[in-house]
Amino acid sequence: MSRKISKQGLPPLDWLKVFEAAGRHGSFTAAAEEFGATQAAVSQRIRNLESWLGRQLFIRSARGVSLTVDGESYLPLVHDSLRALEQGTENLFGHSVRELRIAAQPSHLEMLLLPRLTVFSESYPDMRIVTETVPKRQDFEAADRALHIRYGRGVWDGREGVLLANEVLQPMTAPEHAKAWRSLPAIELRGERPGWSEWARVTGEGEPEMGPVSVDSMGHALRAARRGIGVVLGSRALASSLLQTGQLECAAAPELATIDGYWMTWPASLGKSKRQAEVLASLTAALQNL
Amino acid sequence: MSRKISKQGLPPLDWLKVFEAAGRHGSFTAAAEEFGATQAAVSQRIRNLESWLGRQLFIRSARGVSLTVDGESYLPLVHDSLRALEQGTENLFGHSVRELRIAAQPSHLEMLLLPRLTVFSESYPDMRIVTETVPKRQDFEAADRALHIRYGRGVWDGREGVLLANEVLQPMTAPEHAKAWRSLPAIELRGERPGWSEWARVTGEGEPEMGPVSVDSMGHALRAARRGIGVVLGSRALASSLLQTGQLECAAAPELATIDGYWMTWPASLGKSKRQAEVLASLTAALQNL
DNA sequence: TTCGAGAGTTAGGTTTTCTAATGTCTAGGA
DNA sequence: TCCTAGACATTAGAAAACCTAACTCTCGAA
Repeated sequence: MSRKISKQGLPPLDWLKVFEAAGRHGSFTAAAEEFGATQAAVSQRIRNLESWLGRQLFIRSARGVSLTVDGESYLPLVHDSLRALEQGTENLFGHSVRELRIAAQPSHLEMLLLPRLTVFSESYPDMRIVTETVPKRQDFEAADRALHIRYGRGVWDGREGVLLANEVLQPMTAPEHAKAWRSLPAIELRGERPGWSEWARVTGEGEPEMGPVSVDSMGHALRAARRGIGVVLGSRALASSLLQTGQLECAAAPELATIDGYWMTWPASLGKSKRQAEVLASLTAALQNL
Repeated sequence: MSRKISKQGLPPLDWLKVFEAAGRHGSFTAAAEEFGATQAAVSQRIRNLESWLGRQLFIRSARGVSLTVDGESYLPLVHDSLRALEQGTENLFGHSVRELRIAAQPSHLEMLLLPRLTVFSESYPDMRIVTETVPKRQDFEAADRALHIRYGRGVWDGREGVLLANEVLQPMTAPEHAKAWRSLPAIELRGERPGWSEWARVTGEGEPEMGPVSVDSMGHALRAARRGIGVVLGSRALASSLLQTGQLECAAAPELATIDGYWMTWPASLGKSKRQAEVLASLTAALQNL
């Protein structure tokens, strides 16, 4: 039985895409490359189309293919129609199609997302990334159509998501102080993460002496440590680019693993189409590469 | 992974067909009917499209659907593009697509094909049937792109085909003479079919007395018998419509089955697409209904 | 309150499509 | 002439996409 949905008087339209590309290139192989598929796939679809139309569209030779008279007549029509559709679709929906809105706390955007975005952008060069900073937790709800990157223990409400990395805390300092980190004052970090006393309790280490600095954001804490202000119980995930570039260094001290982590979530409606699923997968891969 | 062949910037075009129909009807159910598919299929394809575009195209309510602003904007573009493609395709290839050329001997066309064509035409109302009479055997070769209906023992050269009916011969007369057929003169039929003597030999019956009439075509022979000129060793297949309408009647006499038969054949290139395969199947079904 | 029409959802079977491997053909060079 | 490289065809089998059947949900009318 044939594919069920096929308008009377029109061949399956996806065959026409292949015809258009093959006609344009004068080569099945080149058309296949344009689609990232094999030459066999193109060959079969062209054959299907010719068979449906009842006419040859290409003349095959050992050196390549050329259009028959019928093919020559058909190509402009197909080309123009597809281009009109493409243009119109782009005008109406281009933004939604090629734009990815990402909401996160400013420091997460800066320390998790931005350093790894180039990897993603290489795969999807014409995809715009639009960030939306989320000062407070509850502001995530207002951005419910965007991707979220946030710290926590699991997936939220009606959204799907993946764990990018678990939170692992370890004392970190500027490189020049890494050896003698015990002599540095500890920087206090207020918030939902375990602090120095929890670290000391779990690892059995002695609690370092607290310094005068207390911040409420891991981003600030890490930057403070980089300047030599003290030792911070830093997040491996958030610090990873600072660590990789040598601006920060882990002290030779035990780490504290937590059950919390950094999650990327999206509305369940996203990711239903394969294209979006691929985009999400690519972004996930980039971000998990800590 | 998504379907491999999908032009950048364009969703799978077959989704657009469904969108166009659903938008035109304002109803998924109606669109489904137009395609001969289920409402679920339409629903899923629309959802895919919306997901690909990243926008809602329809507003769903319990009573039906209506287009969103985005949908309203998109519909004319899609409608016009598809229509242009449809029109252009029809202009260029309409004949090949909706025309079936059938070559056969005149009497086969008349007695096998025409009586059963209505059955086929009901399924494919806008398909033109173009017959080509073939006076001599070798003329089939000239019509090698057409369907052939011919008498013989199997499939020919590079063609595919099906057996429509085996040849079965039986004495036939006009209805008023059926009882007393032995008293009628036999009509001689020259050609490749077994004759009266073969019939007598195989069935063990006595050979009827030969009359003065000798013809070289089963069509002529049957018509002669219908006029009461004599008894003919008639082909069940070719006579079937005459028998059904009571213009001819089988005598109460044994039949002679042969290994020959009526075949429909087509170039192997036909029937490769599902559409053509369906057309062929439908025609075969009509013609086998003897 | 019940009913019916229309749409959503899901699981699972079918059909279509794609790929990998292999075959065929031709042109051009050794 | 023989060989090779490049382009397309063909095939079976795997993978993806698709469709249907069966069910649910919701709304508005009787």
